[in-house]
This record gives sequence, C-alpha cells and structure tokens, in this order.
Amino acid sequence: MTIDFLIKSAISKAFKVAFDAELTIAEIALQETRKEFVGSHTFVTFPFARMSKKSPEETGRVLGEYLVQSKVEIKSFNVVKGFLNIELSDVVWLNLFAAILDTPNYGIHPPANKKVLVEFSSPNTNKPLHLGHLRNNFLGHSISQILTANGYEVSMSNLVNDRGIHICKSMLAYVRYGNGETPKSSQLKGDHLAGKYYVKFDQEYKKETEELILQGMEAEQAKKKAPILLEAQEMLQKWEANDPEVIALWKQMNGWVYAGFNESYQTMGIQFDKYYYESETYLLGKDIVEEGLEKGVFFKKDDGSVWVDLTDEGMDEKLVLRADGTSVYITQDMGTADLKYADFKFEKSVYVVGNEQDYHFKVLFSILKKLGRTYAGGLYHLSYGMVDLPSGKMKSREGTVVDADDLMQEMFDTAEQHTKELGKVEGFDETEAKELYRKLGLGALKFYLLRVDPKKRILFNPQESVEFQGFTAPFIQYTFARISSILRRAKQLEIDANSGIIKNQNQLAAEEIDLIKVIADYPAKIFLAGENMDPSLVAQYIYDLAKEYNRFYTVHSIFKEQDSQVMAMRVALSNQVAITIESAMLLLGIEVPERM
RNA sequence: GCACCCGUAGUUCAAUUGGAUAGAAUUUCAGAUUCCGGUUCUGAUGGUUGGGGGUUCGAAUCCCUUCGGGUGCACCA
Repeated sequence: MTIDFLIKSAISKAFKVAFDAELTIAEIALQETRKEFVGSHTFVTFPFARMSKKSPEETGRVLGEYLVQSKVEIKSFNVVKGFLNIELSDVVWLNLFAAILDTPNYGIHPPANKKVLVEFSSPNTNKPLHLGHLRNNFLGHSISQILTANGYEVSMSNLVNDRGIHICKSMLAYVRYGNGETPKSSQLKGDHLAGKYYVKFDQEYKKETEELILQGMEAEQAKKKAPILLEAQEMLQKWEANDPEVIALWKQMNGWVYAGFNESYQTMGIQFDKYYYESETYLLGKDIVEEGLEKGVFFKKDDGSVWVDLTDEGMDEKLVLRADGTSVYITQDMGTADLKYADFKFEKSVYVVGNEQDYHFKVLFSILKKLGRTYAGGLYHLSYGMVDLPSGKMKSREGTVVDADDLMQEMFDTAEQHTKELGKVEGFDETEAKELYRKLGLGALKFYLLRVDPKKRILFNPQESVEFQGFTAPFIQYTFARISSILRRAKQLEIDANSGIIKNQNQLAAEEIDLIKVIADYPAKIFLAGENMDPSLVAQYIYDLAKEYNRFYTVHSIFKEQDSQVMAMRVALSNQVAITIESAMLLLGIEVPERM
C-alpha cells in the first residue's frame, strides 16, 4: 500500500465518520507540502468546506485529529488556513527507503510491449550540423531514453534530406570550383566540405544576379535568371532522370557528408536504428492522393490540382498534388507516415521538429485522421523553439551560425582548462583525461540545452553555457564524483549497507527525510517527463536531488558517526543518490565521472 | 491582414497544470570547514507576474481587451 493511498483512504473515511459525507478516494488530491511548513503531504480543504459544513480551518483540524488517532503512520498535523499538512512518522520513511534499496532499476518502468518511433535530427546533406541541430538531437535522444524508461520499446529514426535543389547547389559549385578537392586532400570533414561549396554557390549566385541587374534587368527577374541557378535546376532535372554522371557525383558527395555526420553523431553519443532518405521517399504518397479522392477526403480543381479542405477545423484548403501531377512536401509526408507504420507498427510516433512547422504537422495529422489511418491518434509533433544568440537570430547566409563540431570542441577545451586549473587530474593518463573532458564538456552543453521547456526558445549565451556552477551538469557531476569517493572509502572500511540495517532503525534527521522524499519522487518524475515529452523536468529533478544531497552532506558526517547503524544508513543513502543521479542523467544522455 | 506561440527579480529560467508569503541560478555583499573532495554549504539584496477588466474561497496559470516580441500563411522542403 502506498503512502498516498493510505492517507487518501483515511481522509475518505474521516469524511464519512466526522461529517457524514461521501468523498471517494478518486476525488481526493494530495500535494507536496511547501518547504516552509512542517509535513510532507498536504490536503487542501477549501473545496470541501461545503461538504463538511464547517470552515476550511475547522475541516482541516477535524480531519487531522482523526488521521493522527487512527493511523500510527501519521505522526502529526498542522492547519494553515485551508491547508492540512500531514507529517509522517520516521518509520514510514525508513520502510520506504528500505523498499527503494531493494528495487532493482529503481524508477525505471518495466517493458510494457508498447512501441514508439522517435524521428529526429533530419539534416540536409549540403551543410554541416549547427547549434539548432544540437537542440534537436539532444531532445530526440533524451526523449527516447525517457520513453524507454516509461516502458516503451523505442526506435530512433533519422529522415535525411538528401535530394532537391539545395543539394544540387552545392554539387554544382563543387563541379565549377572544386578542382577535385576531397575530404582527404584538404583534411576537411565531408559535411564541412559540402557546406563550403554551398556557401560558394550563394556568393556566385549573388554576383551573377547583381551583374544582370547592372545590365538593366529587373531585380525579381534577375533572381530567377542567374545562369548558375538555371544550371542547378537543370542538374536537378538530370538527377530525377537518373543521369549517370550527376548520380555518381551525388553519391560521392553525399558519401562524404555521411562520413562527416557519423563522426559528429559519435561525438554526441547518438545512434539511430533506422535511416530514411528522401531520395527514396519523395515519390511516395501519390497513391494516397488517389485513395483520398475516392474516399471524398480530397477534391480536384479545374486545373487538375488536388486539395484538401480543412476549413471545418479552422485551417485552410491545402494543396496535396500539383496540377502537373507532381507531389509536394505534405504528399511525401503522408506516404512516409504509412511507410513508417508498416515498418514499425508503433503506438506512438514522435516527430522532433522545430515550431516553425507547427501548422504543417497540424495539417498532416488531420489529413491522416480524415483518411481513417488507425495510427493517426498516436502521432505527436515534439515542437521546440529556436535557439537565439545574444546577437540575434542565426542566419547561415550571414555567417552567424554556430557550428556543432566547433562548439563541441570548444566545450571540451573549456572543460580541460577548468579541470587543469583545479589540478584534479593527477593520476589520469592521456585517454582517461580526454574522456573526462568529453563527459564534462558535452554534459554541460546537453544540460544547458535540455534544462528549459522544449516549447520555449532558448537564448544561447556562450559564456553561460560553459559555466560549471549553479544549475549545470558539472555541478551535478561533481556531486556524483564526491559521492563516488565516499563509496570507495565505505568499501575499504567494509561497511555493510543493506536494507535490513535500515529497518532496524527508528529515527531520521530532517535532512535525511528530505533526501528520501526527493529520491521517492523519481518514478513519478520519469512518468511526468514522458507524458509531457519534456526532459527539462528530469533536469530540474536531478538538480534538486544533488542540492538536497549537498545540504545533507554539510550537516551530517558519515565516517565520524559513532553509531555504526546510522553510518551504514548514510552510506546506503549516499549510494542510492549516486545511483539515481547516474540513472537520471542517462535519461538526458549525459554520463557521470567517478573522479573529476 | 489572418492564424498559432510567448511576455515572470538586472539577466537566464522555475512554479506540483487553479492553491499557501511567486522560487532557483547568476551578479553583488556578508558568513561557514579539527571532516568523507571548497566546482560545496548558509544568509542578505532584488517582483505592481507587460497594462486594464472579469470569473471564485483562491489567478502567473482560465475568459475578454490592449500593448510588445516571435513564427507560419509557396503548385519550396
């Protein structure tokens, strides 16, 4: 029986006995007691004053007296206005803690045979990953871990945008100005090499446009008639016609880019179960257009174009097939949705995509519902805000983009610098030290991007992101490293910290109860983070846990404690905090070092 | 113009989804260690929750209005 249930059923009974009123357990909500008051659980009596026919204060007092008298588990109560605060006896907390110690994989819900597909990253193959991708990747990876912890069988997929006019732009610039450069010949990562020529294209395009304007052409016209652009369009047509030369070049350059991406993903600690390529999916969805016409979901206009009318749901009419019979973005997405369902038979399918596409996904999901897709109810757009810089928005053409590889390297360097200043890496060999800097630097970056609500836009302050104090990953990692040191010592001293010893005690200090409370919260936090698709809840939680432990640590000594049972209990408490920190940080994709 | 999202200490973010005196971090200042790691801990300073109205026992949260910022409104992806 859980503590919540015990209190609720007692309250329900109290209503019956004291007020002759019927209040079911389901109607009773408990909340956490605020820190400044005594107790752990709070029942708000305002809404029930009418039922008890007494004032909220009096209602609380009567209930409190009944609870203390009838339940040994309840130690005391106090009433502040309409709030009944309930304090539990130490034994309840000790038993709860002992039960947690005996739970393997504490906090992780067992597999429930539910499948979910999480799609994220989705880069274009014409330029390297940037800061925006990092938020996307970290979010996608983290939410996958969180859903796994909630019992889902998770697959991670990446839909690569590997075709289209923008890809031809970098290809064309390479043909014109590349001189046969390769990643090997220039020691440049493949994605950066492609990006270099994408930028080059844009420069040439601007130059040619300006020349046409000087020759007297209208600006609008010149933008469409620049020779380099026409040539890129021609290249796209050749690509679609399967021209061997263009295809060969495309394969070669994309190959370089993939090698570059893989390196970046590896640095991030991210892997995908399945890759989808737009070159293989961009023709999908046309049969669905036929199906929609037959079902009367879509309609055809006089010019032959096909549309869907969503005005009844407060949206517009939306084109799903051009007059010339070619498909558009959403056609392809309909087809891909079917394909993904056929591949994975998921219950949930999550799209991690920026919030500028909110409308697109609303439309897509609505169409799939209208078409009667059984899986449509499980589709979810994990929408996230943009990453801004103090200087404003990132713009690739203005060179204000923060490159993902550069940024990660910078974080590693900063971690190295911080660590060396403190001189804490004696006894580390070269590889161990490097690994530590990676854990610290990447952890700081991931935490910085995951600690805020995904829906909100982030202001990325480079100075702040490398901070190692306050609400940061290194603060938590430090707490973990310090506990690890305590546990090493405990092992040396051969302190046996099993749950049996805990049960033999009957007293706890306030800081110990506070710590057990936070630990006990972990499973519910994982659940909430999964329900809300929000890793920031986990980040907040770990920070609270680490802070609570540090508070405990300064007040209570472990190895100087005279009572060996209390000492063992504190070791067990430390151990459980370490386990929970490690487990929760992994949900954010962050590793914790045992020494730093 | 229409649609959607967001406005909370100087700054960056929270607020148990309608609950108590709106909390953290950071900055500045003042303090704590015979100790298991000082990248730690305690305290102080800082708020008309953009403005106005409403709903109710109770509003940062819900409704209306107004101001400010962002995004989307391609037969692009």
